[in-house]
Amino acid sequence: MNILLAEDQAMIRTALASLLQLEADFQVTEAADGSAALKLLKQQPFDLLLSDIEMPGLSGIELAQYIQQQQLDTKVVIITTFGRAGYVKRAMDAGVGGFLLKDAPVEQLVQAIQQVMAGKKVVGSELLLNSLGEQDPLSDKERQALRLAADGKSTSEIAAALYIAEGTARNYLSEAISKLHAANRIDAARIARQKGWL
Amino acid sequence: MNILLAEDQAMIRTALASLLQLEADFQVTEAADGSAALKLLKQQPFDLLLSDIEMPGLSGIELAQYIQQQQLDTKVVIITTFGRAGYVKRAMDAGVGGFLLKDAPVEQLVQAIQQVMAGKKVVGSELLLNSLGEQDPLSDKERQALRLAADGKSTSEIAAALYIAEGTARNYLSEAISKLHAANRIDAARIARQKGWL
DNA sequence: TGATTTTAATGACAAATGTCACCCGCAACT
DNA sequence: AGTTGCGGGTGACATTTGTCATTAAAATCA
Repeated sequence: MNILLAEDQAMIRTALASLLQLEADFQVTEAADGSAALKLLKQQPFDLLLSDIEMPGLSGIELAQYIQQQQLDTKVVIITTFGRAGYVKRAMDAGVGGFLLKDAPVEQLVQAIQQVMAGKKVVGSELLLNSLGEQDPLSDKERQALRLAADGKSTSEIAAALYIAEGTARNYLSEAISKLHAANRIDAARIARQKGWL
Repeated sequence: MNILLAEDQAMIRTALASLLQLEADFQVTEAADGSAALKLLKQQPFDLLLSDIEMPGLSGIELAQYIQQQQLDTKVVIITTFGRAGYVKRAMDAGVGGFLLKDAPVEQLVQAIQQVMAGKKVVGSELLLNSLGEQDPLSDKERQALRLAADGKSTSEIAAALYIAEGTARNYLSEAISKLHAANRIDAARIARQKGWL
């Protein structure tokens, strides 16, 4: 089976690649970032894309979206460090077949790959619990404002960046704080980030 | 050679472990977090500890400090995702022999291990550039206050946590902000974190 | 079209935050 | 003893931030 492995950290990429080659009859091609993976996807067909989410250039989710749009016959499995609930939902919307934490043992990864190839959806159990329940309550503007605030920008800078009045910016932040049951903008940013909403 | 591998992400740990077993005549023992590694260190001697920095429980640097204090005959190599300058310095102070990014290829890791075993110090070149230059200007109290502030705690909560008056807590933050040329506490936390001083 | 949401703004007020001058206690040096 | 310097701490003040009620324009829809 023909696998494309996209992961930016070289040490992890090569380690995973050689392990997969051994464990089963996988043929693994490596890509060091999202753009490289995209180029390879355009050049030749793969049975499966195994990708990290956080990568310079294109993210794993964007790759999945490309595959979905082009209606390629390539399954997608995402592996990532953090089980942000928001990620899982966005990934599923992009037609991803599997979503695992790097916390999971390698055998589980191999199993997941086989199940996804068989047409099933596989999501790490730790994530399922997490992804159900709440969903992102933030509006787009609120999210943008919060993102800037988390970078240490002052209210006036945020207002300038978003082309809105200072009072309005404060309103957005206030809304976000209240929606997230946070104590202040920093707390709100922390919570949103932890849920994968930033 | 007898290696203890401490890394919390199971997928990466097993992948690295099996790869190292293959690549050279290494005997690898795995530890899933800092405490497990510590327990193993107490039970039996190892030639080398290969450890991540960020781990639940004890960090890789704390493990290195333990080894230094107990004067164990165990070399230490740290691998980590982020090349925060502050980490490198603290690691070196803890007697760490090697410091590599997970970005580095596996061959470099094997090389580094061999060189460290031969008594040399190895630091990834990307990190060297970074670690020179500025050094941490924060006092211990300032760092603690900033860490809490970055978690969204209010001044009064920080004061309570550190057993100091509210005004004093504000002073520490103010000092930190000024030392880091930041605009506010969030900005200061961001800068400090990026430099590895948090 | 008129009715109703959305989105952006304003003003006013309380609370939190940032700044700064200043005060101790204590060690070090003369 | 004097004084110098320093880390740790205060208190007062100006500014920023968070909340809320209210308004105005725009977009959406029956």
